Amino acid sequence: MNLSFKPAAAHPPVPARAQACWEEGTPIYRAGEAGGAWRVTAGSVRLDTTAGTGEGGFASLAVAGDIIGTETLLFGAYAFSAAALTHCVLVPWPEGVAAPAGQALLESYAVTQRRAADVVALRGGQAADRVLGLVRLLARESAAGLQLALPRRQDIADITSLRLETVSRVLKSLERLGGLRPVRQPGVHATRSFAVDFAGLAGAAAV
Amino acid sequence: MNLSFKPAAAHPPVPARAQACWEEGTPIYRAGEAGGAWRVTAGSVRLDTTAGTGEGGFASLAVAGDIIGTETLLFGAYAFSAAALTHCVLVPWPEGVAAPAGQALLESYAVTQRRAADVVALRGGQAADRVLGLVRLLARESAAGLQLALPRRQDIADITSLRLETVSRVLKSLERLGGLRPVRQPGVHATRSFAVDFAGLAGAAAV
DNA sequence: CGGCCTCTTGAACATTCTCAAATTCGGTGG
DNA sequence: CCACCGAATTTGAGAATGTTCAAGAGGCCG
Repeated sequence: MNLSFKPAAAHPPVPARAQACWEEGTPIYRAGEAGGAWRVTAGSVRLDTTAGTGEGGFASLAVAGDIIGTETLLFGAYAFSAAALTHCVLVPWPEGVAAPAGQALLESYAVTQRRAADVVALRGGQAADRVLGLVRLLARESAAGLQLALPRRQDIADITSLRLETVSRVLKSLERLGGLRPVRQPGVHATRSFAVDFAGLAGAAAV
Repeated sequence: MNLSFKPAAAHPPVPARAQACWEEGTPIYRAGEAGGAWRVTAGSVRLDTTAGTGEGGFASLAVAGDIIGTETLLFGAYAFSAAALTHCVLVPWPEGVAAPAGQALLESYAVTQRRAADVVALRGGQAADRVLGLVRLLARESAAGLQLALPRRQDIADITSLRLETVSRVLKSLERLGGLRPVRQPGVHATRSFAVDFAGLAGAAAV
């Protein structure tokens, strides 16, 4: 396992805790393993029904703020496998001692259901709309406007139930239409970091 | 609203309670309304993000045993709309007084996540496999073997992200290959009640 | 520089969609 | 019981979208 512990993250002032980072594409945990729940602080995570990292078992998606692995509170083991879609940071959950267990659990439950509905929506309609939907889910505000860290093409394909080639065509087309602009980020593959122009995206969606 | 109250159900000996039945196709509740959670005792329910009954907003599916509307425990109002896919029976949840709230909630959470993964799987792959997947989810044991109460073709189409015509073709093909045999049920449309032959279905899947 | 992985692109092909029409089912009224 | 109506389903043929297979280009890291 290549998880690296850091006392504190770069941008958000997170208190020093048992926080862990994963590089893009690496497994976080596997179905059946013992472990606890996590909150995704940054990045995005895919959940799979099968033990393996990829293939046909895509089940759900978690983005910054989402909580994963709550089934361990019931079973003591993970029901799904998790893998990093992008560089991501996780902290154990529940955090601290303050949160009333029931309330926090209900909140997580509600977010999970909403996210599941998002994922379902990502798998219907035209190819361009699906990819665009994922872009909207993953785009995040920053000082320099909307930043986007995309997963690999194959992961996008698994999420949207498209083929990697189709995803590539759609993204390249969005880029040509001006909705996405490649941005170089140290340590991130050149094809996965973009600045998002929502006006451009809307135009692209209309086409 | 055409909900009819019954003191007790036919087959399962459910204790007399505020149990309610809905006919196929009727709305159960709408997003934004106040209300409580329910356990689906029999039949199947669709959840939609949009307020309306149908169209593009399909979000999730609930079958017998599943719990819906838990978000009301947090928000006091429904986050999704629910409609009956088949004739269905619901009882308020949590039931009784015995169940430890936290534990019961965790169980519902786990089931919901699993079901969401099922739904995601229903929206990927070939048309025949998607419909077959839904058939497997909805088929239920009975004295006379596996019985199946299907939703309307349009609902199946919404769930699987196919078109109603495609669903019709797949089901007719399964029927011709012997995987499904129409069974007349009083009060159920002739095209929606089947006996399932899993061997036949497996054969059909292979074709 | 070279190897490896990921992404892009092209062209033929398959599946599914679309549109349109017939058919069946369930219920109603004569 | 039969004719009729509206809703749901079935079926057909052509068009569109996405897939498949194959090659090549680009990026990352030693």
